[in-house]
Amino acid sequence: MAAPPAQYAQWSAPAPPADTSHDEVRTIFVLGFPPDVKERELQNLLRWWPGYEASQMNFKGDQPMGFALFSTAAMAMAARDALQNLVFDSETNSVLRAEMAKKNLYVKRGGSEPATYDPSKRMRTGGDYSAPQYAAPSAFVPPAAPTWGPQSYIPPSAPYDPYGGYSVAQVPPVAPAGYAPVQNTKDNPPCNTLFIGNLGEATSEAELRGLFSGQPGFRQMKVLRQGKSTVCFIEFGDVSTAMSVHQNLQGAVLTTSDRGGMRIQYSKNPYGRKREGMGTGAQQSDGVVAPTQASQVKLETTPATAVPELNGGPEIALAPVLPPPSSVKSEQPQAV
DNA sequence: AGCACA
Repeated sequence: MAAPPAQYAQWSAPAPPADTSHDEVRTIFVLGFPPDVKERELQNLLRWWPGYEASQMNFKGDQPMGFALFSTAAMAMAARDALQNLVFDSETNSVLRAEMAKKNLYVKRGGSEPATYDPSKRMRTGGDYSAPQYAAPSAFVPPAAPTWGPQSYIPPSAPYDPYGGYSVAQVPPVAPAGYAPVQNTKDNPPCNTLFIGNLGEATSEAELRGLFSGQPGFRQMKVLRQGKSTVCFIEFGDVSTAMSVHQNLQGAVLTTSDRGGMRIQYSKNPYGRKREGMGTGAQQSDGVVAPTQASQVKLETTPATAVPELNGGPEIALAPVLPPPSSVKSEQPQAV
């Protein structure tokens, strides 16, 4: 009766393999926040990132300065690059600048939590997302933080590697550096496959995969180089998840984007539309397609079904990180 | 603007 389950000991005392022994700087320094930024906003922005250990806002200077500690220098650098040029608040025109810090963030026992927070509780580490505190994990899908978290994440039992425990087939998560208005809104009828255009010449498959593969409903993607322009096809499990991403990542800017935001359109030739031996093939017109898709097509008339879930509850603090696209891109006329 | 693969 007194035997404590061994696996619990692992959870309560993660004892990260080789973190504090390094002298190397594994802290990032972030500027560009609006003056009214909250400590919690920084934490919520970063806590999903692999290797995140703690963060702190410093308000003593002219402008708020953010510091965030990661498990390794490589993880810190990955986070730094992902935060670079992130549009933190498009209303105040806040664009983040991130660098490696001069020295590591000093974390006292209570971590970055305010004094009012239960001091006996461990500082939030990368392992805490297994116990969501606000809402179901699936409700947390801010555009700035694609869903690399809950469903695909590997708990801290994994030995650390440069990618923070991601399996080899996967790729480090990528957050948009920001959003830019899309030029041409001509599009095809909604389907389960997205066509991504207006990508930079240097955009890599890994970068695209890092952005899209964590999105809800993601199935597969294919990158195509066409001389100067790179395009990409992404299949989703159904039309509504494709619609969510079409909406949420429209105009997303990657670090390699050199011509504005990506253009997301529905594919002219979606995955799974053509099957061998479908006989008559009397469907390609425009209205109805295959019987299996007919029910999904209904969803197109009520796109609202896809959006509210992503907006989460009113008390979710992640919303301000990047305003919901519905209020920024769709409803807003082209303000430059 | 550029729509492949099954």
